[in-house]
Amino acid sequence: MRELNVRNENRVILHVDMDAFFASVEQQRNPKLRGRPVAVCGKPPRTVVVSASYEARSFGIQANMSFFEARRRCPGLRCVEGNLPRYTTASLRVMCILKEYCPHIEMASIDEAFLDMTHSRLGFESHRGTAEAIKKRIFEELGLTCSVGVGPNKLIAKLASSQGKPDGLIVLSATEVPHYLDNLPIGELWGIGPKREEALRSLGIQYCGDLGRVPANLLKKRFGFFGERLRQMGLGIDETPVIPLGQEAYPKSFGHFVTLPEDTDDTRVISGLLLRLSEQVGRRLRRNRLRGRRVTLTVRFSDFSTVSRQKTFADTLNSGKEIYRLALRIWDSIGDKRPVRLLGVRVSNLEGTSTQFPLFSWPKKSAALWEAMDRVNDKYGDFTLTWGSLHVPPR
DNA sequence: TCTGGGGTCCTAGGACCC
DNA sequence: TCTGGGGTCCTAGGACCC
Repeated sequence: MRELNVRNENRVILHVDMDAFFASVEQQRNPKLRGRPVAVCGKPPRTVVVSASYEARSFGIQANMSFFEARRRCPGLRCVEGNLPRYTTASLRVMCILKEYCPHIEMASIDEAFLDMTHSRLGFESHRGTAEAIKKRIFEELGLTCSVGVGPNKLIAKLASSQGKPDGLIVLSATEVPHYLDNLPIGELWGIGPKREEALRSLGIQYCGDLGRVPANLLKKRFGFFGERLRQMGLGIDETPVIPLGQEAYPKSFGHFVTLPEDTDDTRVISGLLLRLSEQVGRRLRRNRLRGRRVTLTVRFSDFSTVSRQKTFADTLNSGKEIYRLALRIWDSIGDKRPVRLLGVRVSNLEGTSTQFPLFSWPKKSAALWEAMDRVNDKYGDFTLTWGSLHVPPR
C-alpha cells in the first residue's frame, strides 16, 4: 500500500481540454464568426446548444440549453449546425500534436486528452514548459486555444484544466491538492450532476474537502458504490491509469436516435424511422465486425416522458432488417399510441470473433468521434478515417 | 415553438437454477 | 402449516458525461 501511494504521488498527468471546441472550430473556419456569440446546435428548431463560444457564454448561453432559450437570451446569436466530420478532423490533428510530446496518451473525448508524463524525466514544475509548448503548437497550427491542467493524477489534472479555462494553464503539486480541494465546490467533480449535488448539499456538504471528512458509511449509505468514490475524490485520490490509444475497451453498444420535426402517431412514419435507425445501427455493427443479442427501443412522447423496452435474444444479429423486425415487435408491445417525439434503437450485448478483432483498433471514449468517423467513411469510403491516422506524423 | 444524440455505469426487483 | 439462499441473467429506469 505504501509502495502504491509513493508510486502514485510521483505520477505526472497532463489534461488538455480544448476551449469551446466545436464553436471555436467554426469561428476559426469562418472569420465572420470571430468575436461574435456563436452556438453550435443540431438541426433547428428542435435542438439544443452543443457548444457555445465564450462571447455567447457572456449572455448566459451554455451547453444543453434549448435553441429557443439561447435565441431569447441573445437575439444576435449566430447558430451553426454542427458538422462532426469537421470537428473530428480538428480533433485528430490535435491528438497528433499531443502524441509528439507524449506517446502515453488517452483520448478522453473528442476534445480532451490525458498525457502520462511520469516517465519523461522532467521535474514536476518543468512540465509547465511542456504544457506551454503544447498550447503554443495547437494555437499556431489550428488557431485554437486549449486549457491544460497538470497534477499527480487524472482527477486533479482535469480539475486544474477546467479551473484555468479558457486558455489557461494550472499546475498543482500533490502538496497543494488538499488546500485546493477545500475551496472547490462539489459540483466541479466528475460524476456530480445536479441531483447528486443537491443530495450532497442536503447533507451539509458544499466543498470537495468536506467529502474527505464526513464518515465513509454516510456517503456509502446515501450513494452506494459511488459513495466510496466520492470520498476518494474528496481526498484527491485517483489511481485510474491513463489508457493509451489502441488499448481502450471495446464498445458495448451502438445506438441511433432521432427527434422528429413534429410529433406523430402515424405508424407508417414511425415504422419508416425505425427501419432507418435499424439500418444505421446494423451498418455500424457490420463495419465493426460485431453482432448483438439485445435490442433496446426508446420512445419519447410529446410530454417528454420516455420509455425504453429491451429484448434479449438467443441468436446474435447485425442486419438492419433483423434489427428492424425486432424493434417493430417491441414497438407493438409498448402499445402506447400517443404522439411520439423521439425514437431510438440500440443494440448491445455485442459479440465478435477472435479472428476478426485484431483487424481493428478500437477508439472507445468518444461516441461523437465514432459517429463522425462513420459519417466520413460513409461518404468517402471505409477506412478513410481510422486510428491509423494518428500514427501518421502531421504536416 | 421549450428540452439533441452518442454513450457508460449503477440499482433494484424478478425469474430461475441448484 | 407460512419464510432458504446464493449466483446469474434479464429488465426498466436514473444519473451522468461529452
